[in-house]
Amino acid sequence: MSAVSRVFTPGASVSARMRARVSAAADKLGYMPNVLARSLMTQRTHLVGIILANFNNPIYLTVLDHFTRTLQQRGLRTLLLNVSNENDLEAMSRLVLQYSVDGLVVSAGAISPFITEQCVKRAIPLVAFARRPRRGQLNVVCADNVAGGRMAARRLIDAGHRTFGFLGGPASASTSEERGEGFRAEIEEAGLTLNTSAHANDYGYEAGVHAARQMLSSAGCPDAIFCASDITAFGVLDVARHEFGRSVPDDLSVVGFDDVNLAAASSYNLTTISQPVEAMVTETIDILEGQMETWTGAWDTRLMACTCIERGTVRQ
Amino acid sequence: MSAVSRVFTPGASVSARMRARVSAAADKLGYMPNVLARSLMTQRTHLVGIILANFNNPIYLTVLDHFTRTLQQRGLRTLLLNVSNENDLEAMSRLVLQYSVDGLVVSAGAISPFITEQCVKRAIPLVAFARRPRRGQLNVVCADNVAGGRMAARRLIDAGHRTFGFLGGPASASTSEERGEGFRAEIEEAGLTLNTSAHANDYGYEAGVHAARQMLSSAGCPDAIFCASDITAFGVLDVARHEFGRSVPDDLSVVGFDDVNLAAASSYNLTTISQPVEAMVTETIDILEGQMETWTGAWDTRLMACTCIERGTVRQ
DNA sequence: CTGAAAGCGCTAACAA
DNA sequence: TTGTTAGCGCTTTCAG
Repeated sequence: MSAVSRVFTPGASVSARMRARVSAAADKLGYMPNVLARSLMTQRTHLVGIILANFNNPIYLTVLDHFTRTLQQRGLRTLLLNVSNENDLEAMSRLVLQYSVDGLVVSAGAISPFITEQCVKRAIPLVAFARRPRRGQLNVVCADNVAGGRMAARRLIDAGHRTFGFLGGPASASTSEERGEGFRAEIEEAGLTLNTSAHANDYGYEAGVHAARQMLSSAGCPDAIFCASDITAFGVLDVARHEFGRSVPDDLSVVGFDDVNLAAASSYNLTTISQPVEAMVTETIDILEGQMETWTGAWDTRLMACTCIERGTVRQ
Repeated sequence: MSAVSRVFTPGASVSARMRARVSAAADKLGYMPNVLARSLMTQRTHLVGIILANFNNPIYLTVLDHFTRTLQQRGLRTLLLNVSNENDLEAMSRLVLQYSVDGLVVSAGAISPFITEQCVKRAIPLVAFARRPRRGQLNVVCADNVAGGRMAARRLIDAGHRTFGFLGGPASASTSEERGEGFRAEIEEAGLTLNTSAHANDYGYEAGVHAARQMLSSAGCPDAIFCASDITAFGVLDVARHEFGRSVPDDLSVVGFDDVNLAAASSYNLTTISQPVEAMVTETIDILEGQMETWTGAWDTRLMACTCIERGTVRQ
């Protein structure tokens, strides 16, 4: 019945009488149009796939909050995929493509050529979120991690530190790598050297604990540590204070990354580099929406500026 | 072309030759079946809607982790909806119903009759997760919060405490209410009394900070506090130690709820009541799957046991 | 403004 | 085992 369709299509021409009759019937029967059937004709599902790998870093709950909220405001729905345990990013993308999503955001390890090719072929806008794939036909929205690493270094250098340690996340993560890179660059340009550098298996608390034990009991033990994640930094702080009796920031300065909610808690009161999460999400969705309309044939890369949140774990 | 359909349908009868031919063509063309079109015929979308309200409590990232992972393992997909800011649970359910999900889990405030009715009418299995609606035609999977509250009280009574405070989450949350109820019941049955009781606006850190300031500076200041959330408990611990110079657990005992990751961090080392999140998720999905197959006409309610995680914030 | 008819990509029932 | 036909619930022409 096309009359029904018109009533449920904003901006279609229906008489008031017809609209009333149909609405009444729909209400009575509890009728609701089936958007999936509709999508067959319109070629728009209003579904956006989000492929996520980090279900252990609380910052990603904030990320999801912003994503779902913003997508909803724009009439889009979130299809959430988890690739944290397995290595099957490709299998997941297969799944999501079968649902013919209108857009796809990937925040997970290696984004394979398979995904990018499929997306190009099907004209599905794809953005890598908080990751920076080496090369590829896709959009990128990412914090400027190199600059963030530099900010951390600058802050510590200005505080008068001369021995530095970097504690990264998983070696595979481009984010961690870039933060470390920027950190080292700024230090070396100041004529100083990065003394220790370590990688944790993940961005978690325990990883920080382990690494801190190593670092603090080693010979060239640094008096300034930059962690690629707040949670890891918490582990470092706890070990330094409770196991090594170090007083922060007097004996040791620590800088984190992300500005997680609890970073402001007085037990940690962590000085940290904050990513503009909300802006990153908005940017991502803007790109997605723009390319859903008209595909101009180019891919965007947006590096978003971080800010240094001054709190109490750096001296001076 | 039904031959194609058969190739992509597990357990259909196709000759090896045909399968090979079709697969080859599919590979070459990058063809993938459109599951949405398929769902029109099969009446199964393999979509499960999750309506969430708590994007500020990190325990829900764990919840989402388990949900997405387990659903994926069973060939189901997650449609995630956020109702944290607005009061439009009903609007959200409308949306999700239009996508004709195969199942729906709601972990958000008041579950309206509208949702339950619609789900019954459409034979969509519905489960309230970590909420306990007063009445309604739906399944419920929830931690046994009353028992959890009792455990907290028992632990504190055994430690010799005689003045108690309860710090709940938002007054509207059934979970918080039940935890407080169990806490009070156990205390009163021991012939003691619950001295102070307060409600925070949310389950966050700041809420704990505010409430703790009130509670600790009041006349009948308790020496044992039970918080309905770990994050709130962190706020209480920080205020007690850093602002009131109280030593925990010597001057004050604190028990939390959830066993969030950081509860084990040495800065907090929080004694807390843990919900069996993974089991709750599995249970939820089991119910969903069971009722997707055959609907026996009854609704389940599963109250899952909590455990007390002993750490360092209760004396003795 | 409204109805009839065709078709989106797929599966289900039936013949061959 | 395979091809044919109809139809899932909707939108979109195109006449009226």
